[in-house]
Amino acid sequence: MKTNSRFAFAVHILTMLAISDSKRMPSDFIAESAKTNPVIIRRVMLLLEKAGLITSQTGARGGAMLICKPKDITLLDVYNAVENVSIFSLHPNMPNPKCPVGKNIQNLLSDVFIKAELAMKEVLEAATIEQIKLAITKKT
Amino acid sequence: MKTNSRFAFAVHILTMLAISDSKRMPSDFIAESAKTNPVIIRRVMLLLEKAGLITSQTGARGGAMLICKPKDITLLDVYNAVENVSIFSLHPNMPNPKCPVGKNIQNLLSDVFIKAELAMKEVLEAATIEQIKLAITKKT
DNA sequence: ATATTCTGTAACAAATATAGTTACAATATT
DNA sequence: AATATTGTAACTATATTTGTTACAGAATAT
Repeated sequence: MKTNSRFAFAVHILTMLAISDSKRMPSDFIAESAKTNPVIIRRVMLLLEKAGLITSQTGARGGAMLICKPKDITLLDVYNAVENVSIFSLHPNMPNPKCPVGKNIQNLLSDVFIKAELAMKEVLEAATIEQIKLAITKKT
Repeated sequence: MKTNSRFAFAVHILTMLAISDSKRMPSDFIAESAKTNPVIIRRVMLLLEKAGLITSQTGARGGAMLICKPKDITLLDVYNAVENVSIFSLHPNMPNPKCPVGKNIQNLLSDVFIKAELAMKEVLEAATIEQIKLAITKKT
């Protein structure tokens, strides 16, 4: 499985915006903290904007800002904003329906996949951007 | 995220071997059921062999066979056999330690990642190859 | 013995995903 | 008018996945 860093980037962005509060923050600044290219940050910001989590503005003193309160943003919201495929995959080609296993395996697998992914998402749902923000600001 | 089908293939293979019981089954036969190339099946079989789940034999009347009983093989065993990376990724580059967020975010993310992945694995651990085998054989 | 049936493995191709880079038009503020 | 910033396109490099062909070596069958 080749995973990506979008979720980590997204949480990073939202945490910085939560700390910045009502002051807009540009992608360059976040990119320096996340040690990546500003365009990468902007691409993730677009997904967060689509999901209704942030708003961006072009021009001087522009940048991104949270729309909702940090305590109302769960990590599941963030995950759903940046990831839209299941963590499990079925067969690339439909198995042979003439074989009893081939005929039934995908339904049986899907049952387990859905339950397992749900369990994972429940953990993400229990964590919020506020919690992460507080864990950081309380340290300093 | 680019997922793979190895886990689905692995469960498919083990289920067929569970049904075949003590009779060895060649990769060609399984490949026909899974609608893929025999080499793909053999590659997954190698992983299952390394994990101590099956044994293979070359030559005529060769093929693969289960080592343990289907009820002793959990889907977590299978998952661990074919997948060895986390479903989540941290930043590609270490974030800036001069930024409070950059300094702490990876530890905080890791905590959540570990818990979420564990929850998913607990679901996999509750399912066995025997259950899947029975769900199929009882149908026919 | 010889032929047959398998695995194990290498080498390669094609498709897709990811992260990163440069560049620039459009937009908003100073 | 100058400056800062997003949105977006085009491109590169790298890695992963699946699939393919090919073949040596091993085990069985005849």
